Amino acid sequence: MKFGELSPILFTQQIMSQTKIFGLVDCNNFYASCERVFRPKLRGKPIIVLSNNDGCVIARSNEAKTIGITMGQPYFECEKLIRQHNIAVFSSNFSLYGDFSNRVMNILEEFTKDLEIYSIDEAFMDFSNIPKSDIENHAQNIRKTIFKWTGIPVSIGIAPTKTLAKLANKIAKKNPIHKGVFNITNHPHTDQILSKLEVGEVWGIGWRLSKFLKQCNITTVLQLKNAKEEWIKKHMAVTGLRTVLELNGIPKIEMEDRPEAQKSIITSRSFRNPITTLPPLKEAVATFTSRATEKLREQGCVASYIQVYISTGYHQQGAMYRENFGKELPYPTASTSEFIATADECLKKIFKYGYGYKKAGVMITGIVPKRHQQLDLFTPLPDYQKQESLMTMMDSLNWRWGSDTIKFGAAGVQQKWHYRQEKRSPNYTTQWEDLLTIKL
DNA sequence: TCTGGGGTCCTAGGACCC
DNA sequence: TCTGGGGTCCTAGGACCC
Repeated sequence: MKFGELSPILFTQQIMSQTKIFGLVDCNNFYASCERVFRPKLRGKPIIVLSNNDGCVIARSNEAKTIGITMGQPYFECEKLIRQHNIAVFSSNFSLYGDFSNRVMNILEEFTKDLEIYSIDEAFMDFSNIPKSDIENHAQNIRKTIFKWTGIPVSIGIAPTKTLAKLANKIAKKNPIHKGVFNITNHPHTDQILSKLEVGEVWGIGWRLSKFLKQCNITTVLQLKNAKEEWIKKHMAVTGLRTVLELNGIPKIEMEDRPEAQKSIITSRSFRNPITTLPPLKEAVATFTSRATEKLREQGCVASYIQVYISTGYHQQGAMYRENFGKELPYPTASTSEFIATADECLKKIFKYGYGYKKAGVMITGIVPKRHQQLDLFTPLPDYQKQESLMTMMDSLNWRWGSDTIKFGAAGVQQKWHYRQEKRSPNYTTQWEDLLTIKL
């Protein structure tokens, strides 16, 4: 036996001990399900949730999907269907969804510490230490617990790689026969299953790659799985290769710890009506900057770069204009006023008269934990301390009495550009005044 | 004066995700 | 009339250096 080679038995043992099993827990129609928890009358009824501005559909209950409402469909386009089928419509209420998300994730943490929260409604779990014969029961137990304690239905996909676990989850959701759990590990008909799924269903294959692959006669997941490594490397680069290996059961994407800090913070909005002058746009940018710096402080971080962008609408008549401009701050900070001043300079660089702006936003980068903050030798320290205590006070007042209790004058008072949310549900779980009253 | 290749770092933009 | 918002990662290409 050559050095570095393993005997068949040793090799098998090594594989056995290394075999990973991932579980992907995904909430079903999450936003719609949250809205339904406090409205038992809506059980079995079609529900949709709208984006900010009540612009388009971002979540649908199964019933709404059956009726034919599509993801991302503009609201005005489906108003007729909504009336015909008496669909319940909600503006998005992210504090409600965020709170439900926390509750679900906390329950999952009771089952394992090896948890990766992937998005507001999804988490990967490491099932490697669960005896193989028990895995499906274990998953069913998780499902039942979450539903009992929160009222949110979830589906669980189980597989030796994350990419396959995502697919297994889709299968679990699609067919009620699986009762919300599908295990693709050592499944006797894996290839047959993969041959029935479209290539675009795969995690990491978006519309662009999907279109390209179809042109190359790769239309099913199975065909992608069996594609030649050289070809994939050439046309889909390293990320594509990783995906294909994962489809073959070789784990290339590991569980990740929660990142210490985000790398960027974005706050942006579309406007209900186009903005044509500078003052309201300045207000909007100042408001976005306030929110972004608030998030920055929540994470205990400071940052040194801000970028502002403005854009006309995609769907409107007339000339298009999109531009962004960024600027480095003299030193990393989390001070709202300093960021607002810098954002204002950036906005002035790119603003042009003669356009109707439909969207604006700010992005903060160069984020580091506050303890790593390097102060400039020439920055007067007292100023800095004053800023910091002002920010702390502002955050605590806004937290105690509701956001925007105190804000910067630059953010404006009337905020005519502010977005529409006509059908928002109460904050049942995060605002005292919205608590549900029970009549006996 | 012109000519050269190779390396790193940074940024903008594309593609993807939910 | 009315078409979301918030992220990450990768790559190509330019600037710069030796």
